[in-house]
Amino acid sequence: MIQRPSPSISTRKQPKQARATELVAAILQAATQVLAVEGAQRFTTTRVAERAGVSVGSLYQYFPNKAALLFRLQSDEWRQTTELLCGILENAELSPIERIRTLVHAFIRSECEEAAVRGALNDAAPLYRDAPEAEEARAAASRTVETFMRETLPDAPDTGRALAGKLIIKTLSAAGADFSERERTADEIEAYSDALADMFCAYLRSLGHRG
Amino acid sequence: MIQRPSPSISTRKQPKQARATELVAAILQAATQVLAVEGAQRFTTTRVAERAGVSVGSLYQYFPNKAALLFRLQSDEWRQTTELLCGILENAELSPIERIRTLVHAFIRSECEEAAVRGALNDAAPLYRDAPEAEEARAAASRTVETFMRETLPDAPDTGRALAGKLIIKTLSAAGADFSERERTADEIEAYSDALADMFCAYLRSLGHRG
DNA sequence: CAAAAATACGAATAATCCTTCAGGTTTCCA
DNA sequence: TGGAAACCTGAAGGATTATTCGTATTTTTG
Repeated sequence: MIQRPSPSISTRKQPKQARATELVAAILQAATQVLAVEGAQRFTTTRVAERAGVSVGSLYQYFPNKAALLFRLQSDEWRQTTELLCGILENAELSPIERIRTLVHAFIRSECEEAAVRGALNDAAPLYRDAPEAEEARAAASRTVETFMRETLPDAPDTGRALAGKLIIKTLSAAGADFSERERTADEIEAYSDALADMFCAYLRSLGHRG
Repeated sequence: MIQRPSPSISTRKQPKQARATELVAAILQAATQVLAVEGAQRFTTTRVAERAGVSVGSLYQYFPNKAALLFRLQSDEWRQTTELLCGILENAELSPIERIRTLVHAFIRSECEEAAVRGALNDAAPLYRDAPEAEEARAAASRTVETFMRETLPDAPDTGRALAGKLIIKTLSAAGADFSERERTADEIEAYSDALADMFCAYLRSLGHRG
């Protein structure tokens, strides 16, 4: 991949009045809708502003550019998903294997519930992916999984464990992306989640035997 | 995802003179270069024509639109990859497990060799993904894997086997896409391929035990 | 309340890009 | 060799978009 200059994405200004806070909220909501309804291709600052009932100028007062707005959406979704997954991974009442199953199902289901937005956000990824702020978010997710992996595979060597963790994250998020590309039936979702969980469990077990 | 009208992508005209055949070849080569060097965002019919040393009009004589050109590139890569993988899956000298290992390594390595093009092609996927012609290509890949799966897991139930096959394909291609997003060291590639193969093998074994 | 600060507005700007088409050039074939 | 078919050209049309900035409005503050 080419290294094009990564867009600066830090928020231009923080709202200081209540009115501005609401405006930002309206923009974010509108942005989500435009993404879901019109797709990444037709995601336009003008369209977002129009849908939010504000002027483009206002949008640019709080987001330095289009990429920043997209990144913000992605960022919020990440935060939300991370919370969901952390809750499951840290649930001591379930065995590690049960936690994995629960996690896979929860994740895939959540991706599918907002398939349209997620799909469009993935399509738009090239616009914000290279932002320096994105790297940080990825690292956070990594740490949670590593903690879980240490607990699940206490005897495995560190490097192998880390690799397995990355593999599982990547596979899972890829499956999520794939699932948000088109609509699926509930049965499809269940069956696929089960298979995915089966695969992860078999893999983890095989690592446990060796470690 | 929204259903936007899918672009018509069938080739506008077949070259009938040698000169035209060369022109198409030049365009395809130039397109690959533009994709690799400039990225999906700056992939432009004008730029491709310029790089090919042809006029835009000529490009439009053989490709009805930009999407068709992109789809052609993707299509060619699919064909090429499918051939590679079929050769491995049908190699009777290796055990199924060995074939899976070989396949994973070969696939990931091939994806990484042209990471720039593949990455850009993935970024541009929204432009050609919904074309009716794309569906057909996906189906072909599916069949090969199903044949292999039947051989590997003769006793497993049909539905479970089919699902497992899809899961493996999807996981593999997602890993490939992920790997073409940025440059990797040879060690990274090897380690990741090994882990991926480990996971697939553990999964297949677990299916075998039950079936 | 009046000045200052914060917000909001939206027409205009400056690019960029896909695609077409009228007219010229080359190749083929009878 | 002459006409027809295939091919090539590239300027121009038509559309879309990200972003700015001068101006107007609202809120805060002293």
